[in-house]
Amino acid sequence: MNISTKTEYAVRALTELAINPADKPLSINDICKHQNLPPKYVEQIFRKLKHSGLVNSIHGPKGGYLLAKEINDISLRDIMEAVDENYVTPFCNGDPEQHVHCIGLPCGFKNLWDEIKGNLENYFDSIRLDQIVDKL
Amino acid sequence: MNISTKTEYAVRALTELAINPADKPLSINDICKHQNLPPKYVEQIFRKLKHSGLVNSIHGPKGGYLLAKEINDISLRDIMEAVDENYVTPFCNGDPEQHVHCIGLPCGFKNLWDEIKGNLENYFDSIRLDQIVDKL
DNA sequence: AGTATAACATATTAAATTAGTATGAATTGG
DNA sequence: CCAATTCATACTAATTTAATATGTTATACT
Repeated sequence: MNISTKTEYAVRALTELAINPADKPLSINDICKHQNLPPKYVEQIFRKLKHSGLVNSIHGPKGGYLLAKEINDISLRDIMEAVDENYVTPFCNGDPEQHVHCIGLPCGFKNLWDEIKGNLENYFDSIRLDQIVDKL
Repeated sequence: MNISTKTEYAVRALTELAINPADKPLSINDICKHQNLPPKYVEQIFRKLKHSGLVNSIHGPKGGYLLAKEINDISLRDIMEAVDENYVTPFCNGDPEQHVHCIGLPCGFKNLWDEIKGNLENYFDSIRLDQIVDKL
């Protein structure tokens, strides 16, 4: 039950974008120098963020990344989902092929894990990038 | 951000104890047959549960485990803490030795991760074994 | 046009964590 | 005494996560 370093890095990096003027893109290298992060790894993370529509990119020299949404419209959940695929997976999904322990399908714990999953999602959804920036 | 299978197994197993008459201990083998779990692994888990004071044990034949507390006094948090040591660890704990990315100490994200950690702990603390049993 | 910068993409390696097994000792009811 | 069971530790295997390596594509600037 830990937040991945991918998510940590994404949060740090997106915070940089959030603080930056909206018209001028920030490069991975600048972000990583500032936040002391491994650039090639952060590159991968940004590709995911882009595929999830959280950032836009600009190619070539003077290029880089920009937020694709308002900073109060990007949640920690969005980030985790973008970056950590299956970031919360309940054990029993009703398919006994995948969940060996429920002999009969679906097992009695399905509701519990589903409810937890839902609550965690809602919680992480309630944490927005603007709040994160404010707390710095 | 996933619940470990250790926690899943512990929940399944403790549920068995919760349902069982309080005077008659349940053995690992019986629990594991019933819940389709790997006994030797569950043994380890139970030792941790015992060290955390969630269950009592009785040696020898006809021995096994019993809940050491009321079923409304055992929370999912208790179980996770017992079984998954460091089940929620914030990145920055104020020590830059451990958290490489905060050059100055402690980094600006400490508050964020601490708050999240606290909220998750409270949430998992709010889920009690009796509720879990009721949902079966 | 050529070059440097930076995103894009994928494959690989390395490290860490997690899951599970193996082996055996200690305890106790029958 | 014997079998059942907890207790303890060491080891192995599998999976996941973190990070690196190598190279391609796009584009601003000279």
